[in-house]
Formats: sequence, structure tokens, C-alpha cells
Amino acid sequence: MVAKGRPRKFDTNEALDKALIVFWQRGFEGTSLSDLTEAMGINRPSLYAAFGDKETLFRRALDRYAEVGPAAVLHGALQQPTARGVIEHLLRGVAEAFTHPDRPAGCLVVQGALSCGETAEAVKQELCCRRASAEAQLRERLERAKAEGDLPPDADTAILSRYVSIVVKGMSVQAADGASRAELLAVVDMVLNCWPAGRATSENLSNSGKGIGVLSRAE
Amino acid sequence: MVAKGRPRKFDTNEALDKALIVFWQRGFEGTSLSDLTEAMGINRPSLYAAFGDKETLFRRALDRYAEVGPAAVLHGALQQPTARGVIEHLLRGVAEAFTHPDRPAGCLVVQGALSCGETAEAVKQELCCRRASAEAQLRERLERAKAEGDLPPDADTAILSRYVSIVVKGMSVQAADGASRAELLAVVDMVLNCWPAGRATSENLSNSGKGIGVLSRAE
DNA sequence: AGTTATCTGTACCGATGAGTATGAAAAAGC
DNA sequence: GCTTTTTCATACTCATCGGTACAGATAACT
Repeated sequence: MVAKGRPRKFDTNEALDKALIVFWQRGFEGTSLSDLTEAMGINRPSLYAAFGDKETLFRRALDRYAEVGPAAVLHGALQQPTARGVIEHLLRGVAEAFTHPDRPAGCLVVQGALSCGETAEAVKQELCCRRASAEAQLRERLERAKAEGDLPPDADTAILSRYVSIVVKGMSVQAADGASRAELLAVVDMVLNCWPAGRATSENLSNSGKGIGVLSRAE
Repeated sequence: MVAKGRPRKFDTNEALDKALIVFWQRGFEGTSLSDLTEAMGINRPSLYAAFGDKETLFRRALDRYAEVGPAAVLHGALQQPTARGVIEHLLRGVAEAFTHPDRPAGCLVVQGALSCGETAEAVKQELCCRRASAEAQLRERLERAKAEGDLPPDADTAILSRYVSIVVKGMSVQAADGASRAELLAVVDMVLNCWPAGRATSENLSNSGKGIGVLSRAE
């Protein structure tokens, strides 16, 4: 299976990786086609022929990110045997991936198009869906843990997964602000230390009997 | 003190508030001058005469945001008598402010320019500094709490303030994703429930004797 | 009334945005 | 060697970007 016409002068995968890095650094709106062609080492028509328009290229980069970037951590985490293991693997893995020395800090799915103009609205929605999907997968995994007796039967998996999701998103912003790996991991340790299942108590896994917002104060 | 020349046809404060909303929704890069003039109900030269260029206007909007937006919650929180009260006021206030029905979801300081092109680099840095400043203020307040015996003497205020900062940033993204006020508040309840000082134990306030990363697993 | 100072509206500036037309170049198939 | 097919490089399109020149309008001050 050899191509017929003039062969490509560049490697498509390598070029996509370069594009991924640029999008990751600057976001969708902040990246111009000139930024892309310069980083990829190709010129404009080659880019369009190989990847389609800017939005299509961004989606390709997103898929690539899901395979090799921090987003890949979730997949491994979900396969851990215990709920505690899932959370630990996820948070530690993400803290490390967000501070990888050779890659942009933080998460492309968070920073790619958090708020934007109308022209990037579709991309923003796509990222929003991916974030929601990650949280949903996590929640299903915790639901399974509950069914297996790994989490107390009154655990609120919606709140738990949302909490973890929030911590991950927060770490992404913190990493973009320049937080070091050690700083993020220290927070992860604290979160894990507070992780309810680590205490073998269900009191903070739900609000059963108390109702949301009616908590005893500690003063 | 009456102005001399032709009087302004619009109210400067109202116009600034309109600009704030647009920046808050679309971010710095995602907002065009046409978006601004349309929302503010004035035309371009009036905008430039009254506020300077786009970046200056954004900074004015930021200052306004610090007074009336979610950022104002921090100020009230820092004045709470106990560390626990500070955190509770901050997290609850922010959860509510990020989901105010009449305002854009989330936080301008987080979403205004998280990642961007070169032209917005200065704005990005400014936002980064403001986030860091908030965390530093929180840390100083916790340090005071430690001095007052309100927190255990071995509490690591750097990690604690960073943790709270991460939760706030994460909630901002979550709110932008469409999370409801009740959903955020439920997470806040869980965080507060896990808040170490609420348990009158210092074991998860520091890693004393164990060292970061050497935590007992719960399996 | 006349002067001066400021604001408004239109119409414009050069630069850059994303996307493309076109012809030369380089390979395979015959 | 010639055709076919695909890629490459230059140079272009049109729209929009942030920012401004200029003339008319509207007020206070003298």
C-alpha cells in the first residue's frame, strides 16, 4: 500500500503532536494558524489538506490528548480494584501529568476553551462534554464500588465524583499558575487523607438524616 | 464640580458593569470591541475616551469585579473569627456567587484568560497574580489562626490554603460547566465535613513524622 | 454671542484572522 | 517518456481585529 502521488514531506503524527502542544499552551482561540504552521513545520495548504480546518485539527488533537495526555490517567484509574485506589491513582496521576516537565502545565480539556467568543462555542461545548463524561465515568465506577460493598450503601456517588472532578479541575488551574508537582502531590495527600473511605466511616459520605446545608459547626 | 464640555450621554459605571459582564462571559480574548460597544450601548471612540484601550478597560472591569463579584467574598471570609468560619464562609459564598442567576457562571479571574495567545499574555499574568494573591491572603489568615491556637501548631497552612484555592478554582470550572448552586453547595458541605479542624484532630493537617507521599493506604 | 472644551458618529486605518486558488514539483503506473 | 495523482509554495481572498482621524454637536465659561 504505497501512495500514488507526491509523498508527504512531513510525518502526520509528529505534526499532530506539535499542534497538540500549541493548542495546549495557548488554547483554541489563542492559537492562530500561523502559530500552528510554524510549530508543525508545514505551510497552510498542507495543513488543510492533511487535517481539515482549524476546528477539525483541534478535535484531532483532543483525541490524541485523550490517548497520551493527562486524560489517559482516568482510564487506568478506573481499573483499580478499590474506590480508594481509583481516586488515589487518578489524583496522583493527574497531579504528575499536569506538571510534566516536557509538556504544557495543566489540562487541555480545561484550558482549551473555558470561555470564548461565538466562533469557538462549538469547541467549548465539546470540551464541556468531555469533562462531564469523565465525571460520569468516575461516578459509574464509584456506583459499582457501592454495589460491591467497597463504599457504604448510603454513599452519594454524585457528590463524591463531583468533588473529585472539582479537585482535578482546580489542580489544572493551579498547575497552569505554576504550581510544582510536589505542591500538587502534597494537596493530593491531604485529600486522600481526608478521603472518607480511608476512615472506614460513612458519616461524611452522605448527608443522611441531616440534610444538605445543616451541618454542625465546629465553633 | 460640573464638567465643562459636552456632557457624556451614558453613565460610566453602568457601562463598566456591562463590559464586566461581557468579559466575564467570553473572556478577554473572546471579547471583541464590537461585543463591548454593543453591550455598553456606546460607540468606539466614546469607549476609548472613557476607558482607554481594551486591556485598560479589562483591568477596570477586574477592579470592579473585585468589589462586587465573587472575589468580594474573600474579603468577608477573612474576617470570620475562626479558621473554620473563614473556610466555610469562603466556600459557601463562592459556591453561591459562582451560580448567581443574573450573572455569568464561574469566576472572571479564572476564566478571563486561562490560556491565550501572545497579545493577551499580560492579562493572563495579571489574573495569575490575583489568584496567587487570594491564596496568599488566605494562607496568612490561617497562619494567624495557628498563632491564636485556632489551628494545631503543626498545621501546614501552605497546603491548606492551596487546597482551598484548588477547590475554589475547580468550582469555578464546574459552575461554568453548568453545575447548579445546590450541586456546588453539596460538595462544599462534604469538604467542610472533612475539614480537619472540624474534627478536633490534627492528623490530617500535616504530614509530621510521615513525610509527604508516605501515607498509609486504606486497602 | 462667542469661545473653549468635551463628547458623539461615521468612516476609516493597517494588521491579522481563517481559508483557498493556482501552478510548479515529485512520486507511481503505464 | 508520458500521464496521472497528490503535495508543496507563493500569493491571494474577504472578513474582522484593535485603534483612530475628523467633523459636527452640545455643554460651561466669559
